[in-house]
Amino acid sequence: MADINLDRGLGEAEAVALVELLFFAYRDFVADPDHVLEGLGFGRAHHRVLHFVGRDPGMTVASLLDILKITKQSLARVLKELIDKRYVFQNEGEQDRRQRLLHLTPSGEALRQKLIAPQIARFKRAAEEIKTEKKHDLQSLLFHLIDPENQVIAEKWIQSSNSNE
Amino acid sequence: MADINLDRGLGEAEAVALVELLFFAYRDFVADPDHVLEGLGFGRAHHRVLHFVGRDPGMTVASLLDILKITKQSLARVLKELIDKRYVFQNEGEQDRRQRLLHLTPSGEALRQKLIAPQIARFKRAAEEIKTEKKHDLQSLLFHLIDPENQVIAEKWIQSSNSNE
DNA sequence: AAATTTATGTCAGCCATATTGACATATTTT
DNA sequence: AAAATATGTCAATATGGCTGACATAAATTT
Repeated sequence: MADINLDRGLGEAEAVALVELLFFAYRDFVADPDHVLEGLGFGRAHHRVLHFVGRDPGMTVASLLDILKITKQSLARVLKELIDKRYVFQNEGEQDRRQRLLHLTPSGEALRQKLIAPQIARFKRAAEEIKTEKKHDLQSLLFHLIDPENQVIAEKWIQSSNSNE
Repeated sequence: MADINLDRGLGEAEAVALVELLFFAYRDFVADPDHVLEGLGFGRAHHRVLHFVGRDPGMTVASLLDILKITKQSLARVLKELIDKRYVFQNEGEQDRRQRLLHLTPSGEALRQKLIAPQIARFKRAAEEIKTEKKHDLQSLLFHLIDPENQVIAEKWIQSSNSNE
């Protein structure tokens, strides 16, 4: 398990740095699956549906809406496309036949794995990096979640954040 | 400084949990400034411009595009609105008079601070939480970045992630 | 049995944020 | 003088959200 030592609390400058690092890290983090989705004519919304349905097969449309926190109408188009292209299928609820329980087809599950794989790899890579560097702070972890080619840019911002503010 | 212990590396299930936690955490993390921006008729794009210009006053349009990784045309509208509403102003570069160097007005800087404040507070709060809970792992930190009312939902997913996969 | 609520789907239209391609202007560099 | 650079702008398009309104089927309540 990844242990964090925050006994000294978080300083203002450090918090600012974390805010910025999270921006850079998250952007690259979602870029991985985005590239895969592009070729399929899908977007992030499709990814999220695939992910959560895959992690809880048989979930209802309502609970999916609850987790995604989007409206029914926003989900409708995305879900329709995933069903049309046979990544997701629905079946009637046994107890409640109004429900359309959501499941992934085998190709849906395969796509889900393909999408999350680079994100898992990114976390593992970052963990390895800070391990070898022996810089076991939260900033370093977020920093190594960033694409190497973007780390240079990010570094400049973070440095000034730690000193200036 | 926030230290992390990852000597045992990251397991598959743990990495999956982190991926999901990051999704939930980031969503709530950006929701804070979003609420402030709403009332001003601004969006996230405006926030990012305010933030980076505020952190590097006098930056060029080109370097802003570089950091945001959006196109000139995408930036154009956002920047125009911020300039029209007097949150940002430009001045001619001294060495290179083609450049329109970017700066925040006092109200721009005030807005920037107002937008980042809840994000800083969120990190500090999360740090305090894991400190008092004495659960110094990365998962816990991300978990506490999530809005308390959403932590319940997130918890279910993460638990099954740690056991099932 | 009838009325209401719930789970889902769908239509039409709107908005914010991004995209690409083309082109204009001023300024600097070659 | 020509080319490259920094910026701005126009038009058209795509995506992913949104709201409001309405429809259907099934479950629940009265």
